[in-house]
Amino acid sequence: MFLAMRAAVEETLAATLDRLGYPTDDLGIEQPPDDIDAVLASSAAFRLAGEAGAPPPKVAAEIADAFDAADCQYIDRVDTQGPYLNFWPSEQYFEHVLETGQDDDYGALPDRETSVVVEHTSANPTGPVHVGRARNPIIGDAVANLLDYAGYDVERHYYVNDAGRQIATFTWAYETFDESELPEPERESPEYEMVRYYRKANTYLEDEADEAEIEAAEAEIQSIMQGLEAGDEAAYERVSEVVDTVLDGMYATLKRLPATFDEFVKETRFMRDGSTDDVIERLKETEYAVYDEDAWQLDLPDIDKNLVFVRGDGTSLYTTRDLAHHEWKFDNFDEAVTVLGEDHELQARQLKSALEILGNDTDRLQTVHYSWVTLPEGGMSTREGTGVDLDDLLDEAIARAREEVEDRLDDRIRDDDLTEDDIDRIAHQVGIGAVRYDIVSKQPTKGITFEWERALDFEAQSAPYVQYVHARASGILAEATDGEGINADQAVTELDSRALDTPSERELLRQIARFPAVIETAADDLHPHAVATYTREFAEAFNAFYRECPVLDAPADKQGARLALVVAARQTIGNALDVLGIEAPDSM
RNA sequence: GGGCGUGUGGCCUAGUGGACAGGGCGAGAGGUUCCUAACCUCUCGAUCCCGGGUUCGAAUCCCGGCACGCCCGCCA
Repeated sequence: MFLAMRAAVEETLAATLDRLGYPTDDLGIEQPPDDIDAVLASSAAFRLAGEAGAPPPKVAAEIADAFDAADCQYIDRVDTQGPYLNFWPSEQYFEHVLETGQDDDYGALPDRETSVVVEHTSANPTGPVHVGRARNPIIGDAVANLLDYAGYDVERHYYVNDAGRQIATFTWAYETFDESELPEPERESPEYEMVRYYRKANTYLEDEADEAEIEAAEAEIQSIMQGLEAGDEAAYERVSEVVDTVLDGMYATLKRLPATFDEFVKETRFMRDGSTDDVIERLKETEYAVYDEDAWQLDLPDIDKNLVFVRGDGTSLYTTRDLAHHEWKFDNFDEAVTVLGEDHELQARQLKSALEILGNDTDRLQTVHYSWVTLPEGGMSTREGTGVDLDDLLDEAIARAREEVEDRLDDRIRDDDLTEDDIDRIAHQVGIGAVRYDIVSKQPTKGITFEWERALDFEAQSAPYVQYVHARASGILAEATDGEGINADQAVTELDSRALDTPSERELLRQIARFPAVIETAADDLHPHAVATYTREFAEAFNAFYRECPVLDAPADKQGARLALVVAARQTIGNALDVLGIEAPDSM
């Protein structure tokens, strides 16, 4: 609705400017400030003042006079305030918002017939998922949801590093050390049990082993890597046992968020199918290839650092395999999005540059970078075992949410008798929602210092604040359905938006109307946090309506329309939360 | 040293060329016989890191600093 209205305004405004003899390249369409109830504004008069030889307000008035609102769908009239043009919506606009806002898929944009693969998380399968990298699955999942809503055909991939040095080392350690040499696992889950071998390998090689022992270990690690490079089945199986076990455990944690994947794509796949070798051969033939100190490197334009693509020992590197991986993505998808930590920034640029050299159109590849979550005392590391495990954070979040629910039980006004299952459900929805919202609502590029109190604040700008809107709307509708005399179907069929004439009702309609446009720009920018900002603004509008407009006790001539408004509002906030990957509780 | 990113009231954060910089936390004062008070209303609080520049107009763009984070491995 908003999108159609905006398109109509753009078209009509352009035609108007053209008729007046002004250039139409800058329409200056923008959102009016909060205290102006217009749906759209334009600041074009500023730029046209010079050309017109008249002050901006005068130009604005001239344009407003010439603008024929009758030509413009959903627009009732245009007026000016100083140099600004304000466009006012027609009743038909609100009527359509009230109608379409009730659709299950409200906010979802038309199919673009474009496939996109969203790769995120892709954490090395070395141990438990910790909070330092928790931004990746949360942002990645939201980006995937967002693109899905925006009309793309989305697949979610986790790229599994099962071929690197770290994994060879891990495999060697798993086969070498006895469990009796290891500390108790922090949890009874495969990745917590397995990471002990990995940590042991690192302390052993760094501090405990003598030179001969290091050499022996090194030889074994080398043989695993060489085996993988040669496509040797036995080497692959040795590594797979470790990788698959750890990955299963990590996935179980990620599912709690929930972050799910359509496919786990293993690096070794691109060694076994020969595509990595193919990339290497093609790179060697380019003008950028240099052979230096036994290694093949790429002297990339615009990047100072050479990209080594074949080691002195003949094995490939992570980025080499990632090149084959990305060509595979280009073969199978129209577009690719990767969510990466800021530490991969240089590597991502090298990858893109090398892909370009290989003849790929890298405009099809976009990356979203995020900064690490750090502790007040510093970074988190799987290898060193420092940091907060995501499982612990989620457990704590759920426990605190449960306390909140139980504390509130006594002074609940509504006698809906929450069962033990309800309390459990709410604790999960709110606890996990709070963690996700805290992360997804911020610009990914900003650094986050993890603090328990801040991450688990259930008040104000948080998931529960937004979820509460959904619960309130659901409560009204539940009451309406089994209450006396109100037919739930009435909500859907009663579309007299004219009855919704108070400022708070109008504002809520305007907020509902914005949602598809929010999806569109957030998807274009790959900015899921823009949707989080929207949910907050939406919640404010809903709460104002809730305070001022009774629904169940509304005058007879308004009740149907208000119920329809509540249905639309509930649908909108539910879908917005869905984009963010946050559950929308029916009660809390 | 070089590259990338970030810098907004005491703290956290939105806003990346246009209408008085929007929220939250915090502090203070109110609000529930009425659909859930995880809510709402009011008050307090900002040299938008600093200095130049572009523009009718800059938190936003450009240049130069400063501070913090990340990267600069034949690791990933």
